[in-house]
Amino acid sequence: MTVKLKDETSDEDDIPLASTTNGRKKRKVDYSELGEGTDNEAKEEVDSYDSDEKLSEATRSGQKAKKTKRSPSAKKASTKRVSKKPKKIVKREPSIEQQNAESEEDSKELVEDTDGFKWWEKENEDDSIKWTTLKHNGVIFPPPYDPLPSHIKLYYNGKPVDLPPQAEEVAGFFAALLESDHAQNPVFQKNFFNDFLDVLRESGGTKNGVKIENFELCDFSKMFDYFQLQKEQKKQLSSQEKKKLKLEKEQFEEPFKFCFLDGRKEQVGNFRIEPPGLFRGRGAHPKTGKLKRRVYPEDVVLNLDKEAEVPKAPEGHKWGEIRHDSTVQWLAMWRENISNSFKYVRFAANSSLKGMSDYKKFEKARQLRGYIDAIRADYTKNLKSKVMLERQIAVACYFIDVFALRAGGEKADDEADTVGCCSLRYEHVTLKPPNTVIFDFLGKDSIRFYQEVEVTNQVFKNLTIFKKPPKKPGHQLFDRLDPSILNKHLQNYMPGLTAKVFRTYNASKTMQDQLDLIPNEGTVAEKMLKYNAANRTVAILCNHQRTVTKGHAASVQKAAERIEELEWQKIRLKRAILQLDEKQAKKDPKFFAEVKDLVKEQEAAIHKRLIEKEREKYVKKYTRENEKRKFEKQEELPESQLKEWMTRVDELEKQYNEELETGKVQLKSTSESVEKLKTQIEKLDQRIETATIQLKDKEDNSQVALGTSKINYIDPRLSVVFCKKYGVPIEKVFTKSLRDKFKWAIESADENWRF
DNA sequence: GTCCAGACTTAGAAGCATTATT
DNA sequence: AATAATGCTTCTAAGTCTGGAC
Repeated sequence: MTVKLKDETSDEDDIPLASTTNGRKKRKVDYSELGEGTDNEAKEEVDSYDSDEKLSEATRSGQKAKKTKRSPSAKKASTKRVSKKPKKIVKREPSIEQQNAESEEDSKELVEDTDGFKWWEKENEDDSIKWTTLKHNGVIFPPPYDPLPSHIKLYYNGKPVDLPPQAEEVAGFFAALLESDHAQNPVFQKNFFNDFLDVLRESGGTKNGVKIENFELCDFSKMFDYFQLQKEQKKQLSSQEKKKLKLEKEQFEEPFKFCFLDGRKEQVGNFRIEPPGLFRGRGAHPKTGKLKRRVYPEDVVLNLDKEAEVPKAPEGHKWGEIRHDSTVQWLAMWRENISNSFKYVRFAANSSLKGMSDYKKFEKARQLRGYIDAIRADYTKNLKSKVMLERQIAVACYFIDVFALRAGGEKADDEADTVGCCSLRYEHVTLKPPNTVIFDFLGKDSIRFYQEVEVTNQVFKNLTIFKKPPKKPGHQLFDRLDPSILNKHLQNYMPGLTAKVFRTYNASKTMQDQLDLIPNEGTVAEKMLKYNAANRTVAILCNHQRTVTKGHAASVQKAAERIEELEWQKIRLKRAILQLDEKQAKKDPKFFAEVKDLVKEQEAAIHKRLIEKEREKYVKKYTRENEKRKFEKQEELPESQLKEWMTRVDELEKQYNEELETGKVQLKSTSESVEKLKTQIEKLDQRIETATIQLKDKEDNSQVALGTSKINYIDPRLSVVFCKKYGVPIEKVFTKSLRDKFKWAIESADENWRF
């Protein structure tokens, strides 16, 4: 209590600002890169800011000493673990199986046998060695460039350009994207054009002397049209031809789709080398539009076991390197030219290795249950720490835990400017007293994170301090922090704990809580609706968004109109009841209340819409029928037919107009009893309800992507339990590929399993 | 400690297949 | 049967995190 009081009063003035060499260095870099103000000014501010940090220095060195002590023992432990490896049960078991299997050698039986391999029923702690044998057939390369027919060309300033094939290919990459947003993006255009000119120069320039200098004068439309035509032609093929092509493709790909891991047949994920193209960076990526160059076998490293037969490189080529590294789970790798990083060919999501790490991920998150209370208590306490670094860690932990922020590593200038927790800047967090915080920043994939939230008073106070002048836009909010500092801190609580585990933990925990709220009643469809709502809560927590599909607004409107029409129908039927028996109104005034709610103008609008739809329907029917007849060389429908149909609609219109004027409903004679009308109304009510729910669902889902959390964050066993307990077929929650990926969960979780 | 290569998970877009609608 | 809408898969970009070199 006393501590609290003391702390609260002295808060802003005497928190010693812990400084680390890291922090200082980083901040200098940050400040000097600021656009606003002169660099000198900024540096001075830092220095003055840092200068009153005396107390903290001591604290830090104490911490430092502790940490350096820890590390050797950690190293020892890890070496020990490696030497223990051969003892591990899991690694040995499969090799026995494998020997048996290999003696039989008849591979078909082997495949079926190993398909049933249940790794999740075995013990396995050590996973630094991923396999003992690994055999595969290499990778598929994209087909070589096939030049365009000679009459399809790029036009420059109205003139056809004769491009060497290498340059034509690059121009074609752009042409193919002509109607996408990328082609409108100036950065994309510029990067593409530079690389295109490079390739053009390297390949000897245009062959007919046209000098290409200005992007604006390039006309890619003929190339674009040609690609469209090709697509069209592909579509036009008969279904037989399509089937044949598909079969041929599958047969060709078959050997690459699978590999043998410890003698078991496993699926490969991305066995195709990425084709060349234009780099499609997300958001404001400085490199978007650059040419992603073609990958050749010489660029590719294959990874297999020492005895494995090395797959043949494509004709006239050699592999870049053959490696035998059993500590990794990739089959092939190459270096990509956009950011000079690696690309890997890996196992498919349904493979045992991927499954195992997935399982471990969720188990680690479950383990966090045992620590979370202590961690929360601790960061709540540390919000008042005397040491700046500790306060920052506390607030960061709070953000990560409560708002599910990502760790937020530093990014280079040649990447899109996106942030996570540690990389948040001054301008990303707006403070609104007394305790509202507005987050507004671009996160992973340049997806906007916008949230107006209330935080505890102490968090608010701290944020005010973190934003105190001389800090200004462009400066780091957590200037002492980066993910590695944060993660090291977290590892003090629980081995292996890192920032991302909180996302998994909170996602799965949220799902469990939401599922617990669902009553076990109603139809499967109703239960699924609730399951999806639970899923949606998680997706919102993780800020998983998708771009609204282009037809969305229209389809929502259509659905809404549909509902409106059903409502109108209902009211009409109610009127009809009253026409038959006026006394009904007194018997059940509530039931008939809505009859008066329908305004005339509204009704007229509905009439108009229905009539229009009806007309359109007949016109379409007429034209379609005639097209068909033309094609079959039959006599076309006379125009009088259309006229006749239109007269029918005219009559309907007249009827509606009369109804509107007189207020008297004209119904078919078949439904002329109160009872019959009432059942019809009931049915309509049903339809209206389902349509309304569906519409709401559609709207709620329009910007939220449910898939990402289902695939990566929600422990699949939760869904399995839901299905088992509620009698929902698993197919309803998991697609085929997810059922394969989560086979371990489906087979291991029983009704009572809890996250 | 700091830096960064390397390896792995997570992410939305795009493409393709299937189902619903007319 | 054609078309539109939706669902599912594939693709590859963009993160996180580890560990080794200095």
